[in-house]
Amino acid sequence: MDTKTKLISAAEHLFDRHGFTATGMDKLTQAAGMSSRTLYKHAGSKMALITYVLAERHRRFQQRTEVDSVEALFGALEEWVRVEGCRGCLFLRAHGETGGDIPKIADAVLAHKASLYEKIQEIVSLETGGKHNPELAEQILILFEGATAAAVYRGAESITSARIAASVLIQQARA
Amino acid sequence: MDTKTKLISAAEHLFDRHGFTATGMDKLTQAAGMSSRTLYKHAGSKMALITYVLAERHRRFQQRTEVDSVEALFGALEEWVRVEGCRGCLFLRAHGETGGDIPKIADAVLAHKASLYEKIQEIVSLETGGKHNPELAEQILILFEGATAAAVYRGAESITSARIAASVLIQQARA
DNA sequence: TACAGTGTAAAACGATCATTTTACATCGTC
DNA sequence: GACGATGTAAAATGATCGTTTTACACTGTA
Repeated sequence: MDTKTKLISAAEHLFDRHGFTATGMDKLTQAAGMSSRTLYKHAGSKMALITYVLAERHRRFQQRTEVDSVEALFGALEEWVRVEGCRGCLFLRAHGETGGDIPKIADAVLAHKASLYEKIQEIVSLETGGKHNPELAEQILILFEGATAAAVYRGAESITSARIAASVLIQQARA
Repeated sequence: MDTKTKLISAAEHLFDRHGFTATGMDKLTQAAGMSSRTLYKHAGSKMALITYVLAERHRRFQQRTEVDSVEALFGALEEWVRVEGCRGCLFLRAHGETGGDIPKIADAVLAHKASLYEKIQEIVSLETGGKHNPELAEQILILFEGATAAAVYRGAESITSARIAASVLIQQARA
């Protein structure tokens, strides 16, 4: 694995488990198995490293949510949690830690969430026979967001609950 | 207002707007209008101050959610966001910043969420004619959690969406 | 009037932080 | 075989962190 990839991967892991600010550069260099000089050559700064991590996270998230049904969307979330654990949305956590005060991070969060909402609108449209239904899409988005948050303290079963609720709402909209 | 109350109130405001770690003791003393010596006499430490803030937050949250219908529950959330803004659940944010590594904080989060879930179970039971329905309660919890999270980037309207979705689920369960 | 309680202002503490620097090793390539 | 790129190890930098300390002022009460 190439150096920068290894760095971003180690950083994502530590940021996710212990938080962004709580993770110092010494922990990062140690986990990535490289000197701080190499780390700074590749990342530039801690803030830049955070944005790299978020970009990588977004890429992987989009890849995993290439689905065309609400069932599959929540299935993808279940799979995500099974593989990566449930510590809440890393984008919202980054936003929360910085109070939305760092533009680079705030932008990354908004872009990620906008793309999620668009994806859900796409799926909802497919499910309801091509109809444009932004309100229903927002409800599914809220279930997705809520399942991610609730899974932190209630475990992966909350995703099943959300999936069932989403199915009911879709069914209701078809009638 | 007494000194400790003023301190906790100022601390809650700063923690909520800028995050826990990002808020230094100098900002806290300045905002609370007191010397660091007085702050430490009343709070003991920053970590203790955080738990005081969470306790006060929990008290106010419970007071505001003394309701007996799902409609009123989401109405209370709308009111909360209107008055206090929408920067996400402060408990989950505290949990996220510390990675769940600090027991005092992790416990406060779990207790707060457990009490929220119990409250929702109560309301759901009232709404469905005394029936015990933990699955439905979890779905409402997820909508509540999701609305709180989504409001960070989509504004207060997401709470309306969640309220409507919750009504549909309740209606469905009554049939 | 003496005193305990509660406060301020500001310096000092040691630790930790992100970042930079110095000095040196390895390796593929022209 | 010189060289530029890429790496390590480790010390130094200056800032900032949470916390403690020193020295002093005000206030109500016995």
